[in-house]
Amino acid sequence: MYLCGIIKEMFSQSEENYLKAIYHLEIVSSKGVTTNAIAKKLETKASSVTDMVQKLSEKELIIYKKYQGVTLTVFGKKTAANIVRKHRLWEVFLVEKLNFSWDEVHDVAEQLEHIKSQKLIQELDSFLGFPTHDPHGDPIPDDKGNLKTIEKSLLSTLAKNESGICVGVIDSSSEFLQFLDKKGITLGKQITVLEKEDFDDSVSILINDKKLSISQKIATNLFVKKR
Amino acid sequence: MYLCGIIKEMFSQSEENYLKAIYHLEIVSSKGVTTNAIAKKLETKASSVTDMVQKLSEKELIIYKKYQGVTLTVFGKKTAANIVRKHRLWEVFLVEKLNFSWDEVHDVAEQLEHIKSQKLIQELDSFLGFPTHDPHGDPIPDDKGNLKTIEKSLLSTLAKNESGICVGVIDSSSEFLQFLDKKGITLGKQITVLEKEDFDDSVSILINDKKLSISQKIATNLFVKKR
DNA sequence: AATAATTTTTAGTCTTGACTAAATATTGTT
DNA sequence: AACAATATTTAGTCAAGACTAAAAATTATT
Ligand SMILES: [Mn+2]
Ligand SMILES: [Mn+2]
Ligand SMILES: [Mn+2]
Ligand SMILES: [Mn+2]
Repeated sequence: MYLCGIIKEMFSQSEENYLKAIYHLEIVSSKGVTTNAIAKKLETKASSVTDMVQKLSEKELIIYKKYQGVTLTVFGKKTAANIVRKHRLWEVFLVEKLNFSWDEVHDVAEQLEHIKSQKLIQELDSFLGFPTHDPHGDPIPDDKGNLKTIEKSLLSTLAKNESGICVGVIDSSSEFLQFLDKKGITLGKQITVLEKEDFDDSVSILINDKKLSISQKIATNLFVKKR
Repeated sequence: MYLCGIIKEMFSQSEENYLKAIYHLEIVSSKGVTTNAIAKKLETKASSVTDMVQKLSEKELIIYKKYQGVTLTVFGKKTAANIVRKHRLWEVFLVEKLNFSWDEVHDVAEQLEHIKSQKLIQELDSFLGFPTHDPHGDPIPDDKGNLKTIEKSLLSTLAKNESGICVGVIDSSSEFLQFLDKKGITLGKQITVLEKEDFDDSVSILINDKKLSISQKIATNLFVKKR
């Protein structure tokens, strides 16, 4: 009894989750992505990763040599980017059309990203007005898998009296996002650095015409676009 | 009092597909649903059905006694209705918002119906304006699992000179639906029976101000609301 | 360079959900 | 009632994808 015998290349939900994890890890690591890194990201065991990595390698989605970590092939990268594309488009849908807040979308998008339908994703993109970024400020890959990366800087890198527009987050856990909401920090807001404290790396900022003290942890998880 | 009503139980995609199949079969059969009937509907083997049916019985979703067929429990029926609800709401979404035609929605809805999120389905319902029927004229269960069934009759049961509004189909395969499209037969259209042929049970109808000859097969797969 | 610590892989097991083939129960027909 | 046909269940396999424990390779430390 097989479901989904329709589309050309079909990967399981599990395979897709691995691909996506490797894709994200590759962006930051720039070297081969290690077994342990994948295991940590997916909250699974290293031995399970080894199994899956061998399978993905068979399918020519990744390059894998024992003990050497993995790299996405062009095909694998394109496939992964498409999953990320779907994830982020669905996040936009949930926020823009279904009144979800930015801290509620992740788990649902994690499921929706695996729906197989070329037409669905094309039409969704069009329905949403071809958005370029998701609710967390992350760029949405185009239908060829290309990412248009904008220059953005961590808030912690701004100097005193510099200012920028809030354009993204690193940590998109609902705890962090709700914390930002509570502080009135949302995408699009202007932030000006009033003071930088050396002893704890906290930052004093101006936002919403109010002065706010921001811990180092927050400042290193918030992206701004300098101006 | 235990947590039964409180904890949201989660079922696998496969379990949900079985539940839905049994739900649909129960509507027409009114007796216990047989192993073979389920196997046929899901295009699987009877032995696989027996396995799953034993599991669903363990979970108190169905009543099962060996060789006796199965019946949904109240809990099982509610669960199944909720899956049907999601399926049909997604079908409406695809047609109303994403330019799908009624013959293209089924496979995608088959996947979307398994997405787990209470909020998602509530918001979707509201976003769609609380639709009562899906694109094939099938009623959408409410959030308690209740079906509001309207009276409708097969086109084949209309007498000469009777007329009705086209409100649904039995067969919703894309072949049949595309055939209806080609003939200009869509939901909401008025149909008047001009002539009934005894020798082949075909029907001559008036639709879109044009006379059309309809085979018996079509006439027994089209629902109309008499007027 | 040798040893210790860490990472990664292998071997073996488990669960889910499918399958085939064989056994058993039910139903239909003479 | 006996037998044949059909339906259903059981027993035994298999693949995917997880796990644990143990082995092997790599990396770090003395
Ligand atoms: Mn996912
Ligand atoms: Mn996001
Ligand atoms: Mn389904
Ligand atoms: Mn439908």
